Amino acid sequence: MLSASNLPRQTMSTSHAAAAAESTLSLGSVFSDKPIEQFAAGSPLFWEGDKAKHVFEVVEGVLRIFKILSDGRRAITGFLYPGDLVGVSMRDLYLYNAEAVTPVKVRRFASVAFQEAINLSPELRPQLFAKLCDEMASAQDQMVLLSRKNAEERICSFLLMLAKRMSRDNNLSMNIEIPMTRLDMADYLGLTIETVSRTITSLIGRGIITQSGRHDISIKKLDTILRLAGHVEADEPKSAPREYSRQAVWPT
Amino acid sequence: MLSASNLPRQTMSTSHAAAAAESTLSLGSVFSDKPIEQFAAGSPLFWEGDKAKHVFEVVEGVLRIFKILSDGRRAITGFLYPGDLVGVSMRDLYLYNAEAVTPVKVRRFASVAFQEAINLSPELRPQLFAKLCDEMASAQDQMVLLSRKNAEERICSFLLMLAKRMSRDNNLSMNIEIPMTRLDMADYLGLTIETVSRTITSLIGRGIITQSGRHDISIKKLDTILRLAGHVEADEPKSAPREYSRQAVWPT
DNA sequence: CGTTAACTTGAATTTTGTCAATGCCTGTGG
DNA sequence: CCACAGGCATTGACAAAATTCAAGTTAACG
Repeated sequence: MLSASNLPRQTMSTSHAAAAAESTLSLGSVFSDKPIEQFAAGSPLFWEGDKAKHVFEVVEGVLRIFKILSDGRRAITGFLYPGDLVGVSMRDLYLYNAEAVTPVKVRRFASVAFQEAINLSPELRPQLFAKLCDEMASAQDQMVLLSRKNAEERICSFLLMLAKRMSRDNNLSMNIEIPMTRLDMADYLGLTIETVSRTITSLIGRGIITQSGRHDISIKKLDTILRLAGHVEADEPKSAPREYSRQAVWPT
Repeated sequence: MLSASNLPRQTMSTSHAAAAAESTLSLGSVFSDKPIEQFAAGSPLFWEGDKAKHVFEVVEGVLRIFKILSDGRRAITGFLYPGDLVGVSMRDLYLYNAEAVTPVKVRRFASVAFQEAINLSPELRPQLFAKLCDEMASAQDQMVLLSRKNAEERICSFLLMLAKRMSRDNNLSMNIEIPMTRLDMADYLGLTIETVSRTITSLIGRGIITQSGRHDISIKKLDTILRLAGHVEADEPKSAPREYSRQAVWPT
């Protein structure tokens, strides 16, 4: 599993001492002595069902991980950026496909050796654990998106996600580079390319975003995007919430 | 995060020695000296945004974890069964709500102490790690369901999931007890109660399942359910799969 | 045994998907 | 460096699936 990613991506520390060093050991440094491998855009790193022999660290570019239903429908479950790990799990086989979206550079590490390195380092362990938890958190957000948001809300949420990844620190970038195609976006957002296209056109028409080339979008009305993304509530709902049951009783 | 669950649920070992014991130490045994607490159906264990002070182990009953959008829409991201853990994460606050679906018995453990216990035990660590990975795997399956399956496929997949949980070992039970309401199912499957109801009615009408009370369903045509659940492909697709691009080139 | 929440069913509406045609980038090769 | 082809994206008209709104019906619980 693991294809951890998301918010707090630590900067890749350049390899100082050998693996034994215990000081500023970061997850990325486990890979630092491995050679860089390149994958062309569109090429697979591995397929679902392959023996899970390796863990990869993304150094440059973007990956997609996805599953295919028996009739060919594809669901992309995540996009991976530099600093993310691919293929971490305790299973014998990979549970999903991994492909390069753009030209990609990765480092490769044998799964068993990786497990050992993690297990032996009381410094690395919590880092990996935290990554897993972050990944789980964003998987849940994605489930919320897929189960309850409409097309426009999905697109806005997606743009915000990309905007977050664009900039270091925590403030969003207003200029978004979209490395993937409309088909990738559709298969990630549970829509069709046509709906993705129409929705983006509509956002442009209302002056909420502008476009300069298919893969470059600028946010013009951030507040509107934020609202349309339908962020999960902090405290009190705007409209009266649905009622769920009145049986709620305190624990004994 | 963590609300690990799913397939390989280990049997709860009765507490033998104190926490230091290194023999058949299972994750559950960490909690075994804590008192049992009860929650009535519908009552909350905690809310999103609460200080994440505790980790819970489900001993009996079923929980739902969910998020609420600002306008009141609810998305249930998981149901938790005995043996599952709730509230494991590295965050300061809970990221979701947890409520009892049925009357529930749990044990409670302070988050910090739990982290320590895990960190100190080279036996527990991989167990927790494996749970997290399993949870991630089923989160991905749920994303596939929500992004690409139609109502009927979602219901059949859901029934199969329940059937798996019903029986020990790995063979499905043909008699399914559905502890949650149609509304819970709808909010978990990204549908409305009406669609859930109609779909179940349709399955009954075709003799694929039968019903004896709203919360008890029997599978009559397992093969049909399996097919309708649209299980992810093993090898070759039935119909010609969509083409994705022809650029695919092997890595350098 | 009655009340009321939970569920089912039907009809109308909305959203998104499908099919089809056209337009526009982008990257390749001249 | 430019032209051109093919892939990718947009747009439109129509269809299908699911949602919404509105009654009814059933069954769970006190």
